[in-house]
Amino acid sequence: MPDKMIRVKGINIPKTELGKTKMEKLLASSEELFANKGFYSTSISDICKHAGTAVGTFYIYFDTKTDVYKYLMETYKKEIKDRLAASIGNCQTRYEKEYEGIKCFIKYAVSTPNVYNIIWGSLSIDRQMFVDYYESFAESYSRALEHDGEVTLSDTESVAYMLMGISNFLGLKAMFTGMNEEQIDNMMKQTVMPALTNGILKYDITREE
Amino acid sequence: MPDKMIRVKGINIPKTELGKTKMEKLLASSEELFANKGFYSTSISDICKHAGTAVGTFYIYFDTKTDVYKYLMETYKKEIKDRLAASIGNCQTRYEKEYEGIKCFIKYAVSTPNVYNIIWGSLSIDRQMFVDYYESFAESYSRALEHDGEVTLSDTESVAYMLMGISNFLGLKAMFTGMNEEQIDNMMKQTVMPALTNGILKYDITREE
DNA sequence: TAGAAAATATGAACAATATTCATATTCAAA
DNA sequence: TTTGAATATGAATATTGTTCATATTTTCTA
Repeated sequence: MPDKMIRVKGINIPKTELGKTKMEKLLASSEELFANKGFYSTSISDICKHAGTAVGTFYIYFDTKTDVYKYLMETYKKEIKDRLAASIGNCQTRYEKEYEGIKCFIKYAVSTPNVYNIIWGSLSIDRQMFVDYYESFAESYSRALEHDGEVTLSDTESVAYMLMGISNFLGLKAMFTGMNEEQIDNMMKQTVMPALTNGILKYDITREE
Repeated sequence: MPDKMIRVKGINIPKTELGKTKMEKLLASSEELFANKGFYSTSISDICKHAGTAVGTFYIYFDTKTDVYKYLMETYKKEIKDRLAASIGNCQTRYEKEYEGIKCFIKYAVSTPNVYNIIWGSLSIDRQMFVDYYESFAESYSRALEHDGEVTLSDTESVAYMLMGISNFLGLKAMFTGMNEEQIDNMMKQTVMPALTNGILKYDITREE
């Protein structure tokens, strides 16, 4: 099994050096062009021209255009998982893990704005892929929250979705405004972590206790 | 100006009854087919066949296929705004507004799962449209938070993004699992509102005060 | 109400693009 | 070195977004 190659339906993993080289060039070109022009404005012949191959070569390694997409999504998924695991590797408490984990995600979003295109765009391309992605993410997140304790609420699955929402939308904000590392860190310390420990709103003044 | 017609670049609003009927059929067909087959698997001829018009008719009202998409997105945007405004119309406090507003959004997401396809899918179709959508939403949200007070944190823009993230991802969860109104309400009362007023995590035990 | 002008309808024709395939070349193992 | 498997190639095909010349319907005016 070649290194770095992810096995996905619709993908043919090459068996020779020549094949590996060509496939890697096609993947790199796809990623670059998708990021610049978007998935649907990028044609197969664009990708092949950029990669220096014939159109037929593309179809040796990918059954359809959508399959390159799936492959890239699988790559991002793996990269996010790895980065998150690395970022919280030395943390003891859930508090620290959230601090490092959310920060890590936001930084990743800023440096790889294409993640949103790929992952959220998958809704229109292969709905099941999108659902699987977030359900599996939520499940591990929820399990981790339960395991670590420190969470004040019993419905950890809903909490997992809330935390994913917070990460994803702060990533969006950071991407829109081009926040740098220092700004992200300030936001984490001054706003995000206080919100996670103390909440956002004062109690409803009018409600009975 | 015909009622219910939204003015968007790339759209030709019809001037006769016949025209209005045809355009409405084209819009309804587009919405239904996009929801079932996705934007890119739906061809113009599919839409026209379903609507009972010729292909040329489509191009009288819409300059391009993307323009129908923009029109639908504008429709959802308006509908979300209207529903939110209606749902928080009688609320006095920010606490109540968040309770009603988030619940309203989740219910809308469950009953209209196509919103995510359309709004998040716009990232791959017209990035600026996506950015404008969330930036303008965040701006009004942030202004409202500031105006109402009751928010414990000074960076209301980040708070707005966090709240949008919470709504959107809980909507996702509700959509995935097909939650009913009662389940949504329980989640709001037992998990979401406590999280907003008290937070999610216990303080970091290890950090210095 | 007649008739002209504007609005709308139509589908064949065109252009762009995803995908296929028969043929040629290169690679790797014996 | 030989041979079969793997890979490369680009012309050909099928699908689909878009255009356009022509026909029909609606609206306005005299």
